[in-house]
Order: sequence, then C-alpha cells, then structure tokens
Amino acid sequence: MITSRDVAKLAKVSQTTVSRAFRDECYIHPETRKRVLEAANQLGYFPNYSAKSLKKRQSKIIGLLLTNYSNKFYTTITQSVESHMNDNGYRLMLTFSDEKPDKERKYLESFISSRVDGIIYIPVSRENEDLVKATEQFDIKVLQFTRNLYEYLDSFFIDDELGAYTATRYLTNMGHRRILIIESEINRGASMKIEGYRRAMREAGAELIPEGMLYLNADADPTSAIAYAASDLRPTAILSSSSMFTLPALNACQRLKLNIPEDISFIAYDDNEWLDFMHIDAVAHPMDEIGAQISDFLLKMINSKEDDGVHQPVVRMIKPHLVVRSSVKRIEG
Amino acid sequence: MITSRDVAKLAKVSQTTVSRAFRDECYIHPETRKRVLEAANQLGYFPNYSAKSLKKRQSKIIGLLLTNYSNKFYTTITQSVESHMNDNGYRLMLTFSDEKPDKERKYLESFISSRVDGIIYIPVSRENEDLVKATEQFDIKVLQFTRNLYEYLDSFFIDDELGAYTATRYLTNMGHRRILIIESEINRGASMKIEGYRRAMREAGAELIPEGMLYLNADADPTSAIAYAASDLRPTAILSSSSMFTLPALNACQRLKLNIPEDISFIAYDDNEWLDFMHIDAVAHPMDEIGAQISDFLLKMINSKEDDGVHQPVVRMIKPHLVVRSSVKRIEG
DNA sequence: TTGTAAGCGTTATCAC
DNA sequence: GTGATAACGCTTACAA
Repeated sequence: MITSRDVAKLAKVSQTTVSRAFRDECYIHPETRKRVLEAANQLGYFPNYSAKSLKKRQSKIIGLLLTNYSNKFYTTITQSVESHMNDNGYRLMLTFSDEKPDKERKYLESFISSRVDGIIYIPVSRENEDLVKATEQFDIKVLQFTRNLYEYLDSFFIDDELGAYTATRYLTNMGHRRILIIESEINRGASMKIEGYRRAMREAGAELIPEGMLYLNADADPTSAIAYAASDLRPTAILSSSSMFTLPALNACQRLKLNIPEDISFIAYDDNEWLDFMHIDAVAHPMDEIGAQISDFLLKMINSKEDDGVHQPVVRMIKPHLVVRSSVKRIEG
Repeated sequence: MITSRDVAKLAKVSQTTVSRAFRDECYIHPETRKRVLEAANQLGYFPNYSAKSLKKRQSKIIGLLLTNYSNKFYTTITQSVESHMNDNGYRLMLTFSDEKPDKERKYLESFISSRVDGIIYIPVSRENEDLVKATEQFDIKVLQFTRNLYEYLDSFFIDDELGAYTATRYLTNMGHRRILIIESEINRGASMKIEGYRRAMREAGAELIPEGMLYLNADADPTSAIAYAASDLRPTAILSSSSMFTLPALNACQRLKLNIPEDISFIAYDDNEWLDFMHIDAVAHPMDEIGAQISDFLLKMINSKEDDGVHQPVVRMIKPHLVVRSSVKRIEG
C-alpha cells in the first residue's frame, strides 16, 4: 500500500510536504508540488480518507436515510442530492429504514459511528430520539425531510395541506362535491392532506362525511378496498393522496368500468411520466429545486459554526402545484 | 468527543478492553463487557469507524456507481443491494456517472481514496482503465454490472440477447413479420438486443430490413421520430427495447391513433407497475434475485483471499422473462 | 482474561 | 517554504 511517506521518499521531500501538495490551502512552492504530484502519480498514490477523516474530525460524508424507494419522488431527490453534495466535495451514504424504528436506529448509529457531517432523513418514530440528540455531541447536523417529527430540528417538507387543498379546490371548482380521498392508514389523525381536503370541502360548502376519507394500509388488497368504497360512496371524483394508492385506485376504476373523466374524475398526488401519458392530473413537486435546496441548506448548516446559543429551528415548506391535464370533468352541482 | 479511553476510565479497565467489548470475536469476561457497555452507554460513546478503518485496512463500505436513475430497474436494485450489504455489515456509498467518463473517473478515485472494500459499477468507457487497474493495488474487488466492458473483470449482466429474442420470437409466433425495434443510439453496432431481434427474425424467416431497427438518442424528440418511422414502415408490432423509449413509443402510437393491440402490438423492455396497469407485455427481470445475487457475489469476492495466481473472470448472465398480458394480437401471416 | 505499547496514514503545530 | 513531531481513536501483537 503506497502512502504519502513513499511519495515523500521518491520526491525527496518530507511527508508533510506531500500532504501539503494534496491540499490547495497550503503554502508550498509550485515546483515542489509538481514534483510531488508526479511522484504520487508514478507510484499510484491515493490519499487515505479514513486517516484524513480521523485527523480532521470530518468525514465529508452525508447520510441519507429514506424509508424506501417506492416513490419516484425519493429516487429523483436522491440523485439530485448526490449530485449537489458531490459538487461540494461530499460523499453520500444511502440507507432505507423501511418504516421500521429498529432499522432507523441501526442506521443512525451507523451514521454517528461514521462521523458523517450531516444527515438528511425521513424520521419514522420518536423511538430513537436519544440518537437524534446524540448527533449534537458529534456536531452532526440533522435535517428532517418530508416529515416534521422533531419540533427542534430543522425541517424541510412538502406543504401537503396546500397540495391536497389545491387539488380538492380544483375539483370543487369543477362542480364536484362527492370526492373520495385516499390516504395511508399510517397518517390517520395526522394527515395534512386530509386537512387540506377538509379545508377545500368546507370552503365549497360540501358535506364532510367519514366515508369520503378512506384510510388504507399497503398490505391489504388496496384495489378491492377502493373499489368497495367507491361503489358504496359513488363519488364523482377520486383524489389519491398517496402515490402508493394511485395505481390501485386506477385499477379500481377500471374494475368498476368507470372511465376517466367521463364517469369519474381523478387526481393523483405525486406526478410522474406515465400519469402524463394517461392525461391524469397530478399534484407535482419541484423536484430539481428540492434536491438543490436541501443540499444547500444542509451544507450551510455544516459550515456555520453557531455552537453557541439556542438554535431556532428552520422549517422550510415546499409548495406543490397542480398539473392540469384532462382527468377532471366539469359537472353540474 | 467521547473516545474509548473515556469509557475505559469510567469502567476502570484499559482502553484495549473497551475495544474488546465492542467486538464479539475477542476473549473478554462477560461481566467486564457488561460493565464496559454500561459505561459506554452512560457516556454516549460511539466507536469511530474512521479510526477502525484506518487500523483494520477495511472500510466496510461498498461503492455503487450507476449512470443515473432514469430506470426503475436501477432504483430497485439499489435498494435491494443496500439491504443485503447492510445485513452483512457493509455501508453503501452511492454515486452516478451520468454516462460521463470524467465523472466516472472522479468517483472511482473517490472510492479508492475511501478504501471501499468493493465496487459495483456500470462502466461508461475504457478511458478510466488505469483506475480500474489501480483498485487491485488496494485489494478493492470490482464487479461490472449491466455492461461487460472489461474482459478481465467479474461481470454480472442481463442476457439482453435472450430478452429481445424471447420478445421477438413471441411476436413472430403470433404471426408478426413487420416488427419495429427501437434501440438507443449509444448501443448501435454493439446491441445485444438487436442481435436477439435478428436471431428471432431469421428463425421466423422474416425479412430483416434496416428500417425495422430504429436507433434513437434521448435528446431529440423521440415521439416524433418513432411516429415518423412507424408511419413509414407500418409495423404490426413495436418492441421498445429501452425503457427510455417506451413512453415515447406509446405516445407515438397514440398520435397515430393506433390502438393496442387492435391496430398494433406492443412489447416493452423492462417491466413496471404501470405497464401492468395498461396490460402491456414486457420483458421483466428478477429484480429481487439480482440484488441478492450481486451482493452475495461481491461479498464472496471480498472475503476470498485468492491474491495468488491468475483470476479467471466470472461472467454471470441474468435471464429475463416475458410477462404476457394483452398487448400482442395474433395475426394472420 | 486483561494491560502495555506500537502503529494505521493523515493533519496540526511549531520550529527553522 | 519546508521539515520534525505529536496527535487523531482505534486494533494488534505481546506480555503479564
């Protein structure tokens, strides 16, 4: 294994000088640097980041802890974040909690032991709050993403209330009153999407019946559940507020022989290219921006050294927008 | 920053003993370990992986170098690989070359400096062969994925010849003779998919005309190009052999008012859930398996220490299969 | 079973 | 500008 010592020997300089040649902040004679770099190249020398991290007390690694990749949203953000982080000299460590607190725990521990400089993560439960607090000891900056579980952490998430409101509002404006919204069971009681839905419905003077809000978990057969609920309620429109349920909802419509938009209107949450192909309206997120914004924000946190005083958590809302295509029909009240 | 020394002090043992308590291979009295672990817990101690890596000369990191996330295939594999690697105590470093040799170079360098234990990667060009060769000096195991660019590297890829053959063969069996295959321009001249297509066509005694093979690059308007080609050739079936062109091809059919399968049959390469929804036949890959297989294979490479002698490269082909739905109509010869 | 001491490959500090 | 020397926080002999 070639080390800076070997390079030093060949270049006839001290090991310290080799180290200097590989950092641009340092005082070093241009010619010396050139000689060192040549020697390094000749020997096939690559600096050892572990040693560097150990000494500098910064790993130049960002930990990304997602739940899974079920959603195009996460994969797009991942790639964007990776690109931005890399542009700034950081490497990305990728993990998935799978919505399981014990996996979240394992990964947070792993991040701490890796001495990552920052963590972007989708919190699963407050079960691992001790670890979140422990990050502070190691000067690891943590950014909550998507969910706002810890009130004292900086947070970056989609304004789902607005997203669902915008979609529902569009439906009510088009004359719809019996709207079925589908949401994940996990979010029951704390769903901002349901809040947005309610607000729009109230504003339109539409009746808010419990049957209009369908909570589903992924394991049960969602298509059947939706078909059942739809044939019961006979809604004029469906708002699939989780990408997990969009295809099942579409399937349910197909099973009930309900054409979109003739027989039923449809809006999906989270846009993608095949929804575009099928001319289905969707609540979309400015993905390119989001990745850049999260990255910049975390990098700023990392580079600021305000260890003193109380930290006022920053909460940044990302505004989604409705992409109108042709899956919503205007109907008569 | 709490170190093993602090823990040692509190537990009234030597620092070595603390180190031992955190590894299960070592001789240590159960009670001592218990005392140490308690002390560690009390102090909020987390072992420092950089120090560990430096000393042990293994980072327990796997570098994953993909081109991008345009394809569901890669995201699924990523999650699967991450999961398997984590089960075996490895962390995943994720990067994207974006098909650019200079980015590939930068990431390979980064992996080497990180002293990753293994690399799974989609090679972009042989421009960075020096780095691929350099990995050997650092005992970094490299696994090519998807593409077989270096004949001396272990390799894991989809049998695209078979995939395209199977799809085309199915079409010819259903009576089709004028089949338009769409392939990426990058692969022109070296496309195994085109090979498979040709073989099936030959076997069916179908005429192989150049117009039947459409090479496209992503930047130009693929929908128009496909629509143009289709209205020219008037194929009875389309085989979109790259997921990049599936939606454009579908769009082209829509634009030409060609219904599937009544007016035109269709098979897509790379399956996904919305193709299922649209009842479109597709060449699918055993994704769950693939992630597990790649991971196991790389881990075996890492754990084997056959530094001696010449290494016989292992080439593993993954067999895709055709998922028949209802986008192919039987027609009369 | 436990402790001592050396060293992994860097960077930081301080001379010169 | 450059070089010696001491860490960084672990693991690995080797000794007790």
